[in-house]
Amino acid sequence: MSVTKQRILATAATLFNERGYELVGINELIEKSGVAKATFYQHFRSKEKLCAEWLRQEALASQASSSDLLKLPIPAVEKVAHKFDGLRQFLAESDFRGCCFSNTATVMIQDNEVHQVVRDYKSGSRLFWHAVALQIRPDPSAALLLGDSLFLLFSGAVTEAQNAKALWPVDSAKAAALALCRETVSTLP
Amino acid sequence: MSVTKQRILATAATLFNERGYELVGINELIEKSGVAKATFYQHFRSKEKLCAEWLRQEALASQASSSDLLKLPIPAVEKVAHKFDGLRQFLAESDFRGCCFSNTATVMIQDNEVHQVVRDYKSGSRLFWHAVALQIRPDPSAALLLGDSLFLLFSGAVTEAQNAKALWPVDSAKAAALALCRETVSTLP
Amino acid sequence: MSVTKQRILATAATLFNERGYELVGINELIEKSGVAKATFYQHFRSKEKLCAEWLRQEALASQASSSDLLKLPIPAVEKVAHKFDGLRQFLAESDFRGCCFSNTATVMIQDNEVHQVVRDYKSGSRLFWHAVALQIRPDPSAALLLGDSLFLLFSGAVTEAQNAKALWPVDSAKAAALALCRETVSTLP
Amino acid sequence: MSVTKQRILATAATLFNERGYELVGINELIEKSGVAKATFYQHFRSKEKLCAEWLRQEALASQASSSDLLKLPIPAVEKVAHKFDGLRQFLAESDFRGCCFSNTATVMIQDNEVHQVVRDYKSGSRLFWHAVALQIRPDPSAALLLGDSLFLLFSGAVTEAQNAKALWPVDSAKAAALALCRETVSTLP
DNA sequence: TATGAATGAGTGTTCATTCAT
DNA sequence: CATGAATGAACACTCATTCAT
Repeated sequence: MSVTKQRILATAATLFNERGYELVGINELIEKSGVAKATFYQHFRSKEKLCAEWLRQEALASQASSSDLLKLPIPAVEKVAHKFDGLRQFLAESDFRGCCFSNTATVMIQDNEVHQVVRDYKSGSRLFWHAVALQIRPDPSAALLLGDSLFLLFSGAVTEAQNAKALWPVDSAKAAALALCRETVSTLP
Repeated sequence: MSVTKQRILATAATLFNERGYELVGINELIEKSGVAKATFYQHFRSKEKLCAEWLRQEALASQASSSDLLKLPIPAVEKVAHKFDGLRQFLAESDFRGCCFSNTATVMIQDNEVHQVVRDYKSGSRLFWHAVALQIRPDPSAALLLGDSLFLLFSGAVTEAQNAKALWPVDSAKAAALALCRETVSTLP
Repeated sequence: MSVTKQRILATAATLFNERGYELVGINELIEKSGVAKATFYQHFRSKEKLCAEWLRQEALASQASSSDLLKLPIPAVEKVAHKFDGLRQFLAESDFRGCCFSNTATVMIQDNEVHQVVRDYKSGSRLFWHAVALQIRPDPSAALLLGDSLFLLFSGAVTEAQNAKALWPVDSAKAAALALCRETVSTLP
Repeated sequence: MSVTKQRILATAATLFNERGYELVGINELIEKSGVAKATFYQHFRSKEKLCAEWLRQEALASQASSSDLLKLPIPAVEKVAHKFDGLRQFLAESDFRGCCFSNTATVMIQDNEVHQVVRDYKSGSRLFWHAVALQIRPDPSAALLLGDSLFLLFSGAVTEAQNAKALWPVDSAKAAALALCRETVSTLP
């Protein structure tokens, strides 16, 4: 990937993360990237394609860190805690705008490429939680439910922390997550 | 509120719910409302004000139904189940676009009026879950945590059902919610 | 029709006739019309619609003059001559660019509204020549052929006068047209 | 001429004939030719120069076939008929867009090189019809007029067949042409 | 209260061409 | 002879808002 394309992509990542896809115009994007408009379109066929590429990059980074965490030689429950702690720290430090995947999908019409990227990312994310859950619950069906639960708690925490501009959603989600991990398999009555 | 204003508001509600705030233009809105552009601006000082008013209406409706549910003479756990069942049915029937409050806040710059409306709605929503939780856990601090957990699971279910265009998030969230309700108060070690 | 719309249409007529549809941009059009871009689009939904409306106006003017000529109490052959004389004078005076209908249809993709306008105009034009021919040849089938011949000679004259930037095509076409009019019905051997 | 240049020219011929000069962009042209943009500009100084070269090729091909026809040992009137029959067949078989020379001149500003190419082609074409006419009418001035008439009828047929998307213009033009050929020299009173 | 007309600033995208290598 | 990268200017069009009546 050419250095120019990388620069555009980096600018896009910054701006999109700061304000969201639809509140960032091509004009600002190229200006901040320091390239001509036509140069931009030589590297990205459309704003939408750029968006997809940006989200693919975000997905890669996220998945890499999840994958690393998964392999760590620590108790699985600590991995769960670590995820929420990471989120907490991220929220405290940056002017977080919520989940870029969910947010972007929301402002995209119909079934374009971006939706697929988002779905792929979310599938991968869910898989991660399933994998963690399997290290906690050997029983596959119990692990499936636990994984989904953690995934959804995490998602909810992200959304509502953003809405409330507060950290309690992360703390509560973490507590609930740990509770679900500790829980005896009483879900099967 | 004048009948004209109500008609505009109704049109806005339909369109915003169908496609989201930023994908609905003023032109389409006034055309579908059957009013002149200037008439629109006589009733709403800006698109943003209209948006706020729309969300306030949505909040009122949502809170009313939550309030009704809360007073129902049924076991509290059933109220929890009922909430998720309602969501499930809604998703199955309509072309749902996710939580209109979260979605709209996402595409709004900084701290405008809409963000406050969203925060108010979310606070109210959280309160509802706390109230339900109190009917399950007499202990206030346990109820607080349970309420948050249910709130976040619900939020996550909405978001991820929308992303996945599937119903499993609702089902898993419901299962997790019920599990948390049934759980012995082992969260306090 | 509002005065503004008329002004835009007049500007468009001038520019389109001077340089052709595709060599005139919206920006120049609105600037020369003295209106804002959005004002233009309030009156014409697209450049293409404006084009169609322009051609419809041209068609109306042309058909009116043809209709007048047809009713004139002079020998039909003189009407034929008059048509070619009028073309000659027009070419000599203005910086003619050929037939605006044919030219515009050429640069339009597929079957859009403009093509229909052009076809309608051309049908009307052909009808005029048929009517003239009927005043020369009472026999309907002979009149049909004569009318078509005159129509095609006129069309060819317009095209080739434009290409050659000369008047001989008009003169030759007129001579040929008159010859065909004078001809005994020897076409049926 | 290098093979690369020939390939570009061939691609251009195809695309220009299919959609017209102004609806074919350089980007598509070089992509379909399989050459780099800079390579294109090494062979053709501008899109306009390419256009001129394309039309020169078209002119050569057309003139060659006309020249062949002229030498054929058949009655001259049959040559006239043959020309119109050829046009008819071509129209019926291909998605004809009208005369590429006239069409292209129409979308070109002022007096550039292309206009000269078109004028040259049209002069040659007219000469052909004069030559045919001379084989029909020994009298030079009568032949001149007949040739022009046939030329203009042919031109009109091409234009109007394109506009009407029908074949009647060709049939009528042929009939008129043959009538003019058969006509006694009554045009000289 | 209601309106039709007008607007400046923006949207994303494509154009033919040139540069450095 | 060939190329990938870059460009300024233009493209058609839409935005939310305001003005005069």
